[in-house]
Amino acid sequence: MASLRKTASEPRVRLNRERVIGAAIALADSGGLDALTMRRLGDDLSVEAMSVYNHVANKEDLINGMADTVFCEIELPSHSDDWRTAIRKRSISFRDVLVRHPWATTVRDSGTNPGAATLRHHDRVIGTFRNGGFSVAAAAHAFSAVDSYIYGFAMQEKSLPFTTPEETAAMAEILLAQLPTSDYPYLAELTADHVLKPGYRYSDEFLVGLDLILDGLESMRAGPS
Amino acid sequence: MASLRKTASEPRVRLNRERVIGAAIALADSGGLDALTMRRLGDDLSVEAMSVYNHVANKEDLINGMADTVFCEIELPSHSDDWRTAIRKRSISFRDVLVRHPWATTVRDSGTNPGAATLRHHDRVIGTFRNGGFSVAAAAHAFSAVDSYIYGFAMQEKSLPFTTPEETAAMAEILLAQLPTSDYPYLAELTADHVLKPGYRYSDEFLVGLDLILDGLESMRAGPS
DNA sequence: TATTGTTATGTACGCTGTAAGCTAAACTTA
DNA sequence: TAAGTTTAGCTTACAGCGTACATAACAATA
Repeated sequence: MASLRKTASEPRVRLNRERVIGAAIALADSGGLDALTMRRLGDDLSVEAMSVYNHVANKEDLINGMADTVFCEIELPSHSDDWRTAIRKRSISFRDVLVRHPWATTVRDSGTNPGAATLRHHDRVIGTFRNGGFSVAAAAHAFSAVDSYIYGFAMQEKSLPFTTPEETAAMAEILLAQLPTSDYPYLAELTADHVLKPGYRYSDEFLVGLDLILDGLESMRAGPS
Repeated sequence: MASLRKTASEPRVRLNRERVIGAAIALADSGGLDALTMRRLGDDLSVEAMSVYNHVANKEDLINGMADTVFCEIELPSHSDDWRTAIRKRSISFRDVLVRHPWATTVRDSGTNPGAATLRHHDRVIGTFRNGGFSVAAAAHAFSAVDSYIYGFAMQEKSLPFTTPEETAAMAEILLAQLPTSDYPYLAELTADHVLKPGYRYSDEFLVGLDLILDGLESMRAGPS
């Protein structure tokens, strides 16, 4: 089979882990994790699939690398903000990153073998709580509650088949028409009186829930652990 | 190739959608979604892989069916309890189900084509909030916040490589030994002073975060929408 | 220029989901 | 019971998957 390079004169641009992971992220961003196959990744890099294995142990290692790289995009909590502002900003940034890279919601590298970026990020978040006056136990509670919420919200958001208010309205109309309204009265009510209101966007729910949790954490911080 | 049945005398036990989905759930429970292949599923049902397609449109349809079946296991909010008790019970039941079927955390059928069980469940949850005095908008907020938290918590929990306090302690010791403590002081502190405390279980965090959210929802219900 | 180690290629294997056509079982009606 | 019709299960086949392994092409050093 002919080489993928057109002529011998243009020199082969060498691969490296960074380029491989970058291309893999781009591929997963545009077509989901299913679109990420070693052969397609090779194509995008103008290289045979097997060449990728010189820079990545296997597909799992590749995906872990992708996750760690994406974690770098999350804004670290600022030292100069108070804990609530800092955590709020980084939570919004976290969700933004998960919206940009929806595949990342289902990938958890932190559990088994977290990368350096993941560790650093976690350390800074916990540190923000501690410096904000949280006890060690309260910081653990806070960390768990906030991150669970963010992950879960991003997952729900990803699974929705619409994004813009127009799409949402169209989908809601269809749903409402199909739905046996008498069987699901509350679902019907919520769809008609809330979702179909002009300008409704599910993504707006994010801040409502986040602020609710932050309020609760402030009480926990002030009160007994 | 010989028939999978031993003799012609024992009549063929007929397949149906329910049996197919049941076997698929058992397979995914024990080995994760990766273990669920059509051939293995056929083996478990003493049938060729292709026979399954007489009861299921394709693998996606199968997985949606599995998700809807699993949703039935979640305890519906009781009509006799006050909203908070009812939602708290069903949230705990929801998480229990996700622990029993970890693969279900990453499967979202509700978004694109929810099954009947899923719809009924959602309707009852929203109805519980409405009857508890929540406005339509507040019920939407509450539903989103609670379910995001449950999904996210279950996902984090699933990705942890340990379950029992003993395993946790062992993992934490290893982590702490490997970790450059000076680079991650807060992570080290949390591990040493919290995770390594006897009897620590990450799963205990679930109720802390859940009650924090329910407290916040109670304020929202009482206050302005 | 010769040597040595690294990186890309090519081929191959055992998996996967599932389309197509066939056979045999089960139900329907006479 | 017999004949006709519908359905469920079997078999074969195919394209695409991750990746092991051997080889060829390159880059860096002596």
